[in-house]
Amino acid sequence: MSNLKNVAQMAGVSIMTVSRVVNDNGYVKDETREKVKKALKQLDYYPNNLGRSLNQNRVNIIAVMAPIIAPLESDPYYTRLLFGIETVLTEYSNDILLSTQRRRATQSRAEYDYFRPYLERKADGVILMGAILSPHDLKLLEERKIPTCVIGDRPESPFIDVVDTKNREAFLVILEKIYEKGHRKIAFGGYEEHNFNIQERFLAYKEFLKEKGLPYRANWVFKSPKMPEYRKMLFNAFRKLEDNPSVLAFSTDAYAIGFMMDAKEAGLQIPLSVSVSGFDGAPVGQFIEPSLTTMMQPLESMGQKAAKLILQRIEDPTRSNEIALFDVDLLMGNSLMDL
Amino acid sequence: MSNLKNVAQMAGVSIMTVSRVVNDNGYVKDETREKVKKALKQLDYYPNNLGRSLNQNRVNIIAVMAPIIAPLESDPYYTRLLFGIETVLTEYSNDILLSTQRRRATQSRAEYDYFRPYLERKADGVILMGAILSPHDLKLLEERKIPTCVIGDRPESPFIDVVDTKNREAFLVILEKIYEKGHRKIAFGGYEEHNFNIQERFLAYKEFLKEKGLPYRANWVFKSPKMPEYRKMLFNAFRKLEDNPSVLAFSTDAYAIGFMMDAKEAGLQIPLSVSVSGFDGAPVGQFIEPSLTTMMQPLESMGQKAAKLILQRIEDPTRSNEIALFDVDLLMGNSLMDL
DNA sequence: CTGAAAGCGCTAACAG
DNA sequence: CTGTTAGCGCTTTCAG
Repeated sequence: MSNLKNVAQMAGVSIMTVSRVVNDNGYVKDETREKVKKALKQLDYYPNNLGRSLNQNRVNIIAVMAPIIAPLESDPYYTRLLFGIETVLTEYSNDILLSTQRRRATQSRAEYDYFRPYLERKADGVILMGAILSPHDLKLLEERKIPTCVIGDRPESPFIDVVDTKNREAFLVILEKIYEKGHRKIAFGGYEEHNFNIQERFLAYKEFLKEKGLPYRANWVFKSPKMPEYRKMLFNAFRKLEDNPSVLAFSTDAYAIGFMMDAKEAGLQIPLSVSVSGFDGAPVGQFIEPSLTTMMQPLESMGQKAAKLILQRIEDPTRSNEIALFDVDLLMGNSLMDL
Repeated sequence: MSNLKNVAQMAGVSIMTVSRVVNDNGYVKDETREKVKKALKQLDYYPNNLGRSLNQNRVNIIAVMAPIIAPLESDPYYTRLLFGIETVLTEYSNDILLSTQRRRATQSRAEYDYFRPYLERKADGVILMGAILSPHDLKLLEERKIPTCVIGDRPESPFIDVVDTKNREAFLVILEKIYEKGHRKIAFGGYEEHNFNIQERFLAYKEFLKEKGLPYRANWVFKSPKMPEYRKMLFNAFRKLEDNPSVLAFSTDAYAIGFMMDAKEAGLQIPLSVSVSGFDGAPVGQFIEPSLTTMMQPLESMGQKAAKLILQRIEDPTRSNEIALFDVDLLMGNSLMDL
């Protein structure tokens, strides 16, 4: 592997001159530059990032943390975000270190895991997808001024940039559409306690019921303790009901589609027996029969925004934070019936 | 950010002693060790990989190259591989640098792009998914002994480890099933010239026809110049046929599903009008109606194997290469009809 | 316009 | 058992 020294020797100059040519800064005589360029080419020189990074304290790598990679498979939520992130980072010559929070359980310093790539200087900043930050995480992040951007949660910290969806507004939109179609017995599916997005959607649901003068019924709120392992529990709870809702408004497409598959297996017709709506805009929703009525999140744009924010924050770790909230479009499918 | 020096000062020892404690090698008196550990904790020390890497020439990062990230979305082929890769790399404390070959077009040193992360010392080795290596790439890789593992292609080099599917055997299996169902007019869909896997499947198709004494018909081989943009061309070519096949055996699920969507839009019933089979085992194939008959690739295991191979090769860049070929299972759906 | 010196954080090799 | 020295490849700073 050739380095500055080799090139410098071959060109008969000092390593500083070569460095200047490589980075195209400082003054170098044209003649010298040509000599150096020739040597660079001949030795097929590639700058070694390690040396550079060590004294610039910048590695040009951004860590992207996903809960685990498995869900990428059935639910491309993270993948689509990643695609947006990648577009922008590539443009600015940064690479992606894709990581999961899996080690958390096995390491002694449990809480630090979100930031491990940064702390080890493998990354200049962190984009967190689907993370739940503990107070301890927040403290660490603020103390060390770790450049952080969170997608899909709203941590309370003046140093964290946030990219998220206008959950409340969007969920009201789809509920309004459901109402418009004549539905009055509206259930909520896919409740989760610790997921900020789902909580917001759930609040919108309750708000909507109140606004329309519809009763809130606790047994019309369906959760599954752990997706996808216990998915069937949700369906079973639904089947046990005596007074059935006419529509299930799910918190995410993943829940909606899971329910539809269970229903199909059980011989329950959708939307004839019960209508269904989702939230996310996963492509698979348009493949299935009936196609899913859902809210389409602009995940690519959201990923792009996150990448831009993290790069800005790395430039200036103390600038005040930005909270970028995105609009969501209604995507009509056949899973929602006129009553 | 604390470093060895800080810790050493606080503990009243030399940085070497601290280094020994951190890496748990060499002899350190218990008493001293305790002192150091206390200081480490108090300063919340994290080893800086840059310093370490610079003199060990090892960064504990593996680059994973995908063609682009976009296809991850509709076709989780790469995502599932990635999941397998991640499992193993995490186990061995390596991180993933996820990259695309996109820069290739925009850089002057076009051919080097697969290896850029390695050449810049951002990674210790490279796993290539969906890559097509030019002779120039091969030369570079051999000269520089770049640890490389290729998934889904069979480059001719004694230094490259390969993970792939037994395409021929697998495609014969699905063709045999098609034959068993009574089909004799069998077409091949989703032909691509430069894709090794598809070529192998296509060869198996021709071999099968010959073996069964069925005629090969060039207009029963359908390709689409560029997926997904020109997907419709494939469907249109099919519609224009006078003598229709009874079944389309597609080279990949992506092609099969694309065709099925076009068919649905055009009001063509599947499998009534024509049966369809795929290859890959994409989850979405089981969501759609009719569900897709296909071959299930063990992508997770393949990813795991690739990760193990690359780690081994980094240990010993000159060891002879391994070609790991995986079996594929038949997955019966409703897209294939009895005749 | 070019070069010499120092140092980023760490570890290998050697000395005590 | 512990410390000193040198150096990984690069850039920043300062001197010429």
